[in-house]
Parts: sequence; structure tokens; C-alpha cells
Amino acid sequence: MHSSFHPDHNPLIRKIESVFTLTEDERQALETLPMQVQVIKDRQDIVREGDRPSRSCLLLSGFACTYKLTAGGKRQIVSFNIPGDIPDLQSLHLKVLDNSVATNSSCSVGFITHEALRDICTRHPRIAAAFWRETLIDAAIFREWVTNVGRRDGMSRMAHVLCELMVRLRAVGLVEDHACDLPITQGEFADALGFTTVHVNRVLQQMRAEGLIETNGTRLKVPDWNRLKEAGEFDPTYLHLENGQAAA
Amino acid sequence: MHSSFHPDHNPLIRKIESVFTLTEDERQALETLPMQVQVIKDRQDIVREGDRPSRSCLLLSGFACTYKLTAGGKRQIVSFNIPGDIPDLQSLHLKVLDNSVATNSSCSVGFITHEALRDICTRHPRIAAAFWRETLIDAAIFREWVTNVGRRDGMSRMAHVLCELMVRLRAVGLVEDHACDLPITQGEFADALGFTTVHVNRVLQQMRAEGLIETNGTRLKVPDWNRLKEAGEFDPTYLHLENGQAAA
DNA sequence: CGAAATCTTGAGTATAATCAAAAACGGTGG
DNA sequence: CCACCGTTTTTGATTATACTCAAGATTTCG
Repeated sequence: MHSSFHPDHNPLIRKIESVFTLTEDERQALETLPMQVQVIKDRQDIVREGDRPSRSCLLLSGFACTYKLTAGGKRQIVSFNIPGDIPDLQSLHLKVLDNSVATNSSCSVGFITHEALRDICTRHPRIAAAFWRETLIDAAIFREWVTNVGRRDGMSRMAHVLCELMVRLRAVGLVEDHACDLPITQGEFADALGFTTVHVNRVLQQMRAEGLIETNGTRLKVPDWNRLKEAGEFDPTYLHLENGQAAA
Repeated sequence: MHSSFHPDHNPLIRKIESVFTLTEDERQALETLPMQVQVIKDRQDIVREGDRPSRSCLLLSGFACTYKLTAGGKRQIVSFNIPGDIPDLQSLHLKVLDNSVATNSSCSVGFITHEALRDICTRHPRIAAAFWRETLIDAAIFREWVTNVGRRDGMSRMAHVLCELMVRLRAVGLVEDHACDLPITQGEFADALGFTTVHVNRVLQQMRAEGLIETNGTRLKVPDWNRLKEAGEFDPTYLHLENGQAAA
């Protein structure tokens, strides 16, 4: 079951390399990081609020989301996770998980023990810094989401998450021709935006009518990136992408 | 201008010590951490979105808030900062600030250069971990705020932030007799909750009418903690306080 | 004491929620 | 290949929460 995911296909290594060039030692350490790979069906919890995990999960393929439940049973998705993300990396320093992570689509997930993570962090300070940085970008995304949910209306709120997803997916090579696969239901968007499913549906219809997006099943196409960006008041600075990966 | 803030009054050291016991070396390093202390008037920006700071600020006394502005000019406060917080610690690893920090009240702020922070992190891995942990708790607070703004109605949303503030203030010794000083205007609460000032005013009136809170100027008193907690669906787990500081 | 900021009140409106049901879609098995 | 089932999307009618605009009261602070 233990496997060292082929480096060229390990989206984590690619991500770190977009920030700085790894030394041979560092690369070696990352490539041999012990990882238990597992395929998880869609709509399954990977970890749950209240868990005290002893490992973190690297999303290798598929879509997942980080969410919380209110006492009243309402769900709020606080971010979408895409390949290369480690949605519960915070559990390395925070004992109890304060959120759950669930798959949207079928996912391939690599579980890495905290022991292994601590070990690589001790031996390779720059990798530790890269992990820390990843969690800081997560926080930046949460900040932007508070703003999105708190201060934007239907259309811009929806447009904004779509922009964020497009930019992040492009950075990991999952956008082609201004189009990408988004296996996210309208109900899930509703939970991410603080809306109801019905309202998401009506907003999407309006966006299609105005030519901001085109959809075909789970396929999303953006005919005019600048218009969508404007509609969502989208500025990718908060994603802290290097190498101009944020460019249209 | 350089000053090593008296350790007993340095809320950062107290905060770290609530998680683990510092060695003599570590304590020494923290106490001598070079820090430029400055008093800043109320309603002033400490740092601004777009800045590329070479230092971070430790809030020594007073209230501040982290906020973002939308393209439309609306403001969203994404968290309140209280003594012991380092609101822009993320700038240690993220070049460009994606948010601003402003004072609510007059504040005493200690500026610490990134150089000094990097140095102490290299020499004292446990302090590095403690800093990382602080930023992870910030992220947990942002997650909770997304949920609060996205999925709670007027009363519970307001009650929730008040609960959070009370618990965090109690942890740094700023709550006495179920009461504390909150130099935060209704307009600022509005920006934190995604409401208008008018609506905040009406919600607060209802909360006073129901006996959930008592206010007197900037003084907030909570007559029945359990009722407020229930009204806000408040569970302090996400604050990751140790030593039962979250207890009523 | 006076000006500015903050808080409060009222009336009318709008955005999004709720409830309910129908249509379309996706996958499964016969 | 088609019928069937569960899920997701769509539509319609009604309601509610929170916004807008505007003005008056109160507090704060110089």
C-alpha cells in the first residue's frame, strides 16, 4: 500500500517548485515521502470535524471541499480543494480538527503521517517554510471568502468563486481553452456561497443569459475571461501564485 | 526606540506559554526579540493591502481589525485582533499583503523585522512551530467567520462574534465579571458581519430586550453566558485554546 | 459648549429564502 | 437499447430578512 507517487505526477512537488527550485536533497526527500495512496468515492468524508488525525491528506486527483456544519445543521463550504492541496495540513499543529473535508468527485488521496511530515520539516527547513506558506495561502483564501460571502451580491459572488477555481485549476494544468471540468453541483455551490440551491440556479441562468459562462454537464467554459473577472471583482493577488500563473 | 517589552507584559510570551513551557533559552530569545514599539491612534491603518512589509506587528494593547475592501468599495472585516495577536504574521512568507489592518481603539504595537523573526525561527524550532500554529488558528477563525456570515441569521451571527471576542479576551485576561470593554462601533460590527449599521442596531436592540447582553458605552456585559452561547451556536473548539481557557 | 461621530427610528423596497412540484439528467440493470 | 430510479436542475408563487434612504436623538470629544 505504501507508494511513492511518481514525482512528475505529484502535484505537491510541482507546486513547491513553482515557488523555488528544490535542491537534489529536498527533491529526494519529497519524492520518497511515505504516502499511503487511496481512492475515495465521491461525496465521502475524508476527515471529520472533531477528529484527532495522526496524518494529513494530499489530494492527488479529483475535487474535494472543506466544510463546517452549524449547530442548526446547515453546511458551509469554506473552500474547494484541488489536486496538490493538503486540506488538513493544519492538523500537524492543531490537535482537533475544526472542519470536515469531503470529496466532490472520486478522488485519489495520499495520506502522509504527521511523523513523516515533522521529520521532513526538521531536516529541510525550506520545505517546512513551503508547507507553512501553503497554510498561509489557505488562510488568504478564507479571508477572501468571508469578503465574498459578506459583501458581494448573487452574480458577483458566484462569478468570484468561478474565477478563483479557474485560476487555481489553471495553475495545476487543469484548464484548457478557457474551459475546465467542475464536478460541483448547484447545491454544493449554494453551500459555498451561503445561498440556497434555487438561488444558485437562478444566478447561473442569468450568467448564462449574459454570456458570462457556458456550461455543458460538469464542463465550464468562460467565453470572456475579463468580463467574468469584472463581474466577480476578481483580483488573484490573494492566491499568491508565482511565475505569473495568475495571468489570463 | 528599540525596546524589549517587559516579558510579564508581553502578551505573546504568555500566549506561547499557554501551549508549552519555554526553555530558558527560548524565553531569553523571545524576551530579547528586537521590537520597535509605537502607539497608534484609533481608526488608523497599521498596514495596507498591497504593502510588501519587511516586518510584522505584534499588538501589545488595544483593538485592531483585519479587513479587505471590495472593488465596489465595501469593507469586510475578517477578524478582530486583540493583544497578543500578530495580525500580519503571514507576511513572513507571503510577499504582498492581501488585506489591511486598522486600529479600532488606540493601540500599542510592536514591530518585529522579518529578519529577526526568521532568525528566532531558525534557532528555536519550537518557537517557529508556535508561530506557525498561531497562523493556523487565524485560519480557523476565518473558517468560522465564513460559516457565520454564510449560514447564520442576524441574532446568532451577532451573538457568535460576541462569544468569540469574550472567549479570546478572557484568554488574555481582559474579561472580568462576565464583562469587557469593546471599543467597536456598530458600523464596524456591520462590516464584520456583512450587515448594515442599521441592521446591527436593530439586532443589538433585540438582544438587549431579550436580556442576552447589557451594554453601557463600550462596556459589554453578558448576564447569562450559556444563553448567549446558545444564541450564537458557539463552540470554542475552533479557537484551539489550551488549559481550559475556553471554559465559561 | 459645539461639532462630529455614532446610534436610533421609520417607511418603503429588494434580494434571496421558502415551499412545492415538474422536468431533465445520469447511471443501472434487464 | 431502453425502462427505471435517484439525483440534480428548473420553474412558479409567496414570504421574510435585511437593505435603502432619510432624518432625528444621543454621545463623544476637543
